[in-house]
Amino acid sequence: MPELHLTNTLTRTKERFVPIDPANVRMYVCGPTVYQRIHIGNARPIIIFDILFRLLRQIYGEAAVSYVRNITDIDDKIIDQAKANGEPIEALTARTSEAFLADCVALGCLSPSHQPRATAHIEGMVQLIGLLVAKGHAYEAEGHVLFSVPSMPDYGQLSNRSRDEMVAGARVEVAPYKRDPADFILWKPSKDGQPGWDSPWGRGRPGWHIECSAMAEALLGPLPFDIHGGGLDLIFPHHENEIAQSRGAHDASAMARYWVHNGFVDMRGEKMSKSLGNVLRVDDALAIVPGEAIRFFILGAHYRQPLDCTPEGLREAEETLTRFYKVLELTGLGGPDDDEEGQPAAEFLAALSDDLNTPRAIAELHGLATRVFTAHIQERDPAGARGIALTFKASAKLLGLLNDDPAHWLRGRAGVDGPRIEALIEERRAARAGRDFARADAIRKQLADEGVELEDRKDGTTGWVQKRSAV
RNA sequence: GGCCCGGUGGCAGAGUGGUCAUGCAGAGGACUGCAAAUCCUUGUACGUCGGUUCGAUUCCGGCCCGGGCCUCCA
Repeated sequence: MPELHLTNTLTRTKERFVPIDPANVRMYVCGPTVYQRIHIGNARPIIIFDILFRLLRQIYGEAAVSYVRNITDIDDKIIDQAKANGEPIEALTARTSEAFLADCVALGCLSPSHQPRATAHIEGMVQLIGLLVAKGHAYEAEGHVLFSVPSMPDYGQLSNRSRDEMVAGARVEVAPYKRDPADFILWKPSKDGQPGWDSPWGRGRPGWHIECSAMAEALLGPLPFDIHGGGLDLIFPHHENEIAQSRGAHDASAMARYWVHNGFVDMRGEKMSKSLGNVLRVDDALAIVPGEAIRFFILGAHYRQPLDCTPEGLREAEETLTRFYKVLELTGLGGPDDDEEGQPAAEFLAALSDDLNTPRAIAELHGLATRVFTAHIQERDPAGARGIALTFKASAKLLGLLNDDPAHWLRGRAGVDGPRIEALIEERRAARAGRDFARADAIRKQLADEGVELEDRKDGTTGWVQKRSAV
């Protein structure tokens, strides 16, 4: 196995990844706050860290990797959304959580080792806050408990900003109960009608950030753990504050060793975000292309780069996957009876291990696909082609791709009327037999416009393939 | 204002101090009734101005343009 390298936000450099304990590699990734369905931008870290999870399992063994991705089901946005919907909070979070998990499955993601819910970890948060108060890193004020940023002189290392810079750039009014403008809320009082839990500071609820500190240590154990991931926009304040809380409570020098952040998905050059309203929801995208195409599209750019989301891009991803499924069908792989497992190609692993360079890994996939076609069709060497295809399949699987049955992907997707296509093929066959090529070509053209490719074989039969979804 | 990214051929998108990304689209060829699929071939690409260097798209600096964080956000 090649050495894994990751870009560490903490040091702003690409570093060799060395786990604290190779027998227990630990990763925490910030999951969604469940008040709405997720969009393509939210899907990016879900997919990227699923790839990293798979790669770590490949390197260290499946049993040696713990991956925690939380669901935050208590937050003011949730309270507001439930109110706007006129439904109980529990109904909203249950429905949205379920939809989130369904989206993850549709995108081909493995289940993380643990998917904790914040509301199941309130006790841990209260304990953590208690420790922070006891150690002088937090104080109570007007029913709130706040983290004292000046109590931690080296606060701001992850986002590379000093407390003074933060305060100078602040664009929000400072709450009067804060001792320092940079202080942030750990616990806040709940009014009647708002969800709340009893605590030493009265009935209240956690502030944003503390849930991740609590869930990470509850499920991953002593600090530091190996990898903490999430979107670029979480660096500040969320991850910076998680670090402050976790380090402060445990006098630890670090919360996690490697901080990995993905770039944004853009819409016409601007960040896709709910506040801008320029979002493409995953469930809406799924109505246009299969989930695997969304996944492949996202892997088409390096995870740290911005990625512009366009319908054309999703289409191209889908058509490329069609080419890949042809490789499997040609070599008899990927079907229900296929239990042959190959090993990922060395070059492919090298690309993936180099800071998850998925575009380079995909380029390797294209190279392997071409070699399969050449061996099978040009060189008439099915056995050789199959051998390469096994490597191809194993490589693609590491990216979480090609999970469908080729026959289903190529001819069984929604919106395709197989019998009608077969009938048109038969009509075309008859036309060709009668040398009515104009009619034969018209049929081919018509189907091509619908995204259906015809392939005339040597033996006189004609096959067909659904290149893209019929929408 | 502070901090941080990025500007690569028609498009998408890697990468590198001096021979190759890759894909889509385009052109030519093999194959074909013609095609399609598949394969082969093909394109004076690296924002701009300087500097370092034998040599820079790649390193350094200025500038222009775009984006992000500093407030909820993946």
